[in-house]
Amino acid sequence: MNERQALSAFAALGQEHRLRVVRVLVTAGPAGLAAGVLAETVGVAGNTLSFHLKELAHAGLIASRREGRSVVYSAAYAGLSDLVRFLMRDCCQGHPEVCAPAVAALAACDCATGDTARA
Amino acid sequence: MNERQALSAFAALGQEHRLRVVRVLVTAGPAGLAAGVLAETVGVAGNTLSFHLKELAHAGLIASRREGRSVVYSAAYAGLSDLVRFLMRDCCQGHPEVCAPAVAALAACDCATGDTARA
DNA sequence: TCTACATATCAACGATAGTTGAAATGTAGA
DNA sequence: TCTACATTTCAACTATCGTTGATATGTAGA
Repeated sequence: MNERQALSAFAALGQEHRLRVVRVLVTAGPAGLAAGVLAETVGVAGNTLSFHLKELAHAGLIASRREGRSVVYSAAYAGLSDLVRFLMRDCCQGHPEVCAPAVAALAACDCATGDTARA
Repeated sequence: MNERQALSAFAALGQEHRLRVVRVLVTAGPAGLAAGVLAETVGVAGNTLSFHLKELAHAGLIASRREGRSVVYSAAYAGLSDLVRFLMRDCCQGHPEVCAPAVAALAACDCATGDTARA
């Protein structure tokens, strides 16, 4: 991930409705949610949400697929992970002050106690 | 960190000059850089930079202190760390797909190989 | 105190982002 | 094919953001 991509990702997350969409989709898991359900959950008009979904997709934070007459959106876990890595990368150039607490937080979270953390 | 704080942090990072300021300050370490040096490094007019620095400080991503007649800015490592934790928190509620690569990235970075990673 | 330097504040402008309503596109079933 | 449903696209409007120039504040040295 380069600076330009990170920039669009941060800008995408720096908007109330978009941040909420991402958080809802992340917790929804790979199954995702239909655009209509998302609009109702987030509390935004369909056409407005469509605008934001397009921006999030362009930033590489969410993905979409058609299912019947619905379009189902889901979190792009790889994109989110890349963003985290980008945010952490520089700190490692001699200054572990950022990473240390983040590592501690990961150690305390469920997903870091499983096999995935040892990969 | 709540949603509102995360929102302002992401919005702050979603701007070219501000993202560059944060990256420069993070690599500069706790010593930080004077506002004038920052302006020259980032390539922004002093008054414009002042506006952005204020926004970054308000978002809790940087800190400032006066040194003589200069104002020295430095990265707020705690704030950045909180943001990373916020971004990762939800994914851990049953879906380790985001954390797994991030953990792997941390394992590969210098700061995770030291004592801090075992805390 | 006076001067020079460093930074911050303010008002005003242009550019961009977010919302809205109407219309278009695409899909499934009768 | 026709109709109903789900989503997207488009144009227009308003609000907010980022920049600029001028001015104010604060600090150090003569």
